Amino acid sequence: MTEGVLPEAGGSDAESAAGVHRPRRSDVTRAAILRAARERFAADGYDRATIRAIAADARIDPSMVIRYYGSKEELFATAAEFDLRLPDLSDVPPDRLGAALVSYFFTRWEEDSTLPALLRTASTNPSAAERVREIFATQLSAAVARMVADPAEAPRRAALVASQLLGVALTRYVLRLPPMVDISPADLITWLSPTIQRYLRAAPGPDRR
Amino acid sequence: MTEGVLPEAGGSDAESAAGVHRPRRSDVTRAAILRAARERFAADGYDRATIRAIAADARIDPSMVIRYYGSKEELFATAAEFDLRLPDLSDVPPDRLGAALVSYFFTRWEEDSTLPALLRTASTNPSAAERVREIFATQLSAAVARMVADPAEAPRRAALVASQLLGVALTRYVLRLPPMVDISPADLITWLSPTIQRYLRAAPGPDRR
DNA sequence: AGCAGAAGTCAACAAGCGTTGGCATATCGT
DNA sequence: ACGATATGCCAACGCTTGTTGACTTCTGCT
Repeated sequence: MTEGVLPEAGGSDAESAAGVHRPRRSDVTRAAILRAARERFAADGYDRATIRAIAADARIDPSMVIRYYGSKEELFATAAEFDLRLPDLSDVPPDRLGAALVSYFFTRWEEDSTLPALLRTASTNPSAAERVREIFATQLSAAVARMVADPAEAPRRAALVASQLLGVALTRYVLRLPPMVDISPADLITWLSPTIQRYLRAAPGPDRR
Repeated sequence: MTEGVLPEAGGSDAESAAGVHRPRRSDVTRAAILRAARERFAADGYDRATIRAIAADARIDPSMVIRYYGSKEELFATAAEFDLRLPDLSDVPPDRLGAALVSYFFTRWEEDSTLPALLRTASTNPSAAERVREIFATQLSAAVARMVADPAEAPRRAALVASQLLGVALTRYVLRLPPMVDISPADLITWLSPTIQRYLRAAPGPDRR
């Protein structure tokens, strides 16, 4: 790589770094690039989000992007770092897990559009899709494993949960289907919670009532 | 546009045309282009699917693609034409609508990958997203309106149905989350049917059992 | 047979892309 | 104050893209 040119290319997190090392003067630029990159990748996807456009948003030269992040692919990898930050739900009574999970995801999405962005990009970019699979496997699947009765069922139940939650993210934030956009978060939570609850806890098969 | 160059640019459907006009000698080529385009758009999305690659698949010159379809955008518009072909479900008893709809969608997806393709592309291409919204509004929403009790609730219920069904298509065919890929269609139908059934018919709010 | 037009090939274009290296400027330790 | 080095801009590269126009080959009609 071109690692040798950079003073410390493998450096840690940039934004508001609690300085393990002394903060560099260029940190604000790095952060500006990353912020612009996140926005562009979110709005346009990997291919249409050009380095030149990202640089223009950050008001610096395109070459700086490469110098600080090595390549477009590496920039994307950094921009697409994403932690679901799933809270500890071990105190939640089992019959409220669905509602807790759904409402958590909503508050998360409304404040941080990285996941919809990742979703948008993952549809066409293989490494972004791989990233989503990673997040699913290491974060969601692990959390779900702590919620279900039979651990062997965890991956399948996690996948079902993901299908509904990502489906909402897709139709609401990416495709923007009008009725899905218009529905209030509260109503949506009311509708979705029983679904997630069933995927997490119910015995397989159609539920009778 | 360049319409004047073409003998009959605004022509009708190409593949196995039940000749309203006399079939042209080039119809097989047109069909080959369209088939290759569908595959490429499906596999790579709009941006990465290049005209050159499509032409190579169809074993013709890239310029032919333009001559027959005008531009990449128009080619995509033609390739992304998609009819859900929702069957008449008026004979299905109301408490089986969910199961009927879910299993229909599965058989549809397994035989024709156009919808996952459209989904992949819609994430980054605005006109593809618009196409999905159209399909939703004119086809799914209309069908759902015939299934629900209160017509005023139809768009909202249709959106919920779409969120779950498209979520499955996304996780299974586009993102390819391993547990979602591995699950058998029969099991998946068993899990999803109650969800769709509830979105179609149930009173809002958490279901008690 | 000869011709009109359709079908297809070829080479090139302008534009945009990611990326690179060279050069100017600013900052900081000494 | 000075040199080292980090930071930034500029111009250019090699490449790929969609698209175009001129040219050749094939086909079917009279």
